[in-house]
Amino acid sequence: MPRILSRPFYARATLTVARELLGCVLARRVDGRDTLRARIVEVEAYVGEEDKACHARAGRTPRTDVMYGPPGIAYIYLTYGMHYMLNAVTEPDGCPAAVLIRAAEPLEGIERMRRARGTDDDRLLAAGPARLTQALRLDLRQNRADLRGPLLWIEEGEPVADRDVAQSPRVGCQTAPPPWDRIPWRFYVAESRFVTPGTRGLAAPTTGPAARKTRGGNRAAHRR
DNA sequence: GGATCGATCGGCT
DNA sequence: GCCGATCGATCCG
Repeated sequence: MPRILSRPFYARATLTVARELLGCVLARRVDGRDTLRARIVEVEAYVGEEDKACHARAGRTPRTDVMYGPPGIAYIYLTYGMHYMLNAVTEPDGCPAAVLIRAAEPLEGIERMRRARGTDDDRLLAAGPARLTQALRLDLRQNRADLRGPLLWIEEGEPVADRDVAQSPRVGCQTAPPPWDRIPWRFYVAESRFVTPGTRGLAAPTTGPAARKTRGGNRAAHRR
């Protein structure tokens, strides 16, 4: 039996939780019988009111209230009037922070995910935060759900080695004031083909002439 | 492969 | 009123 991540796992520093969530298995029970499972390959950390890209920058409001509560709870919100995003609340009770689950590799219940997404391209079933919630049939009704089940949970997985993890600035945060627009708090499995398409070029924020070559090289280097 | 654009609405200024 | 922690279609090269 796979072990379900416990509350203390989420109660730690958000960057640590984000990094360690890579390789873990996101699971979802639908229609009271079917189980959907997918391996997490891309996440982002959002940490506190100081983090000007984090929703908690506006303080405690009806929407962000859940981030101020106990860890190990789902924070799901609607964005662009049509897309849902899944986060795992982190840090001890009272600290507003969360990890956005951005992409995953489908493992089980793939046929149901195809139906939910309306596509047969398995690579795109959960490659992006909104695609992921659509594949797993998540919406506002699962906001504040306990991540230890029974509707939604995350299992321990095969750990991802440091050499296989890449970092980059967070996607879609370009309008946040510095340094929050560039801080490399996105973590992903470098060689996975299930990360959000078109976000690989964002690679580590190294600067200078040498970094330029690396950037183009990263894309061709990892293929599968 | 890359750039641009419209969809669509709750939450916050 | 404004604007997103986005996606997919479409156009171009």
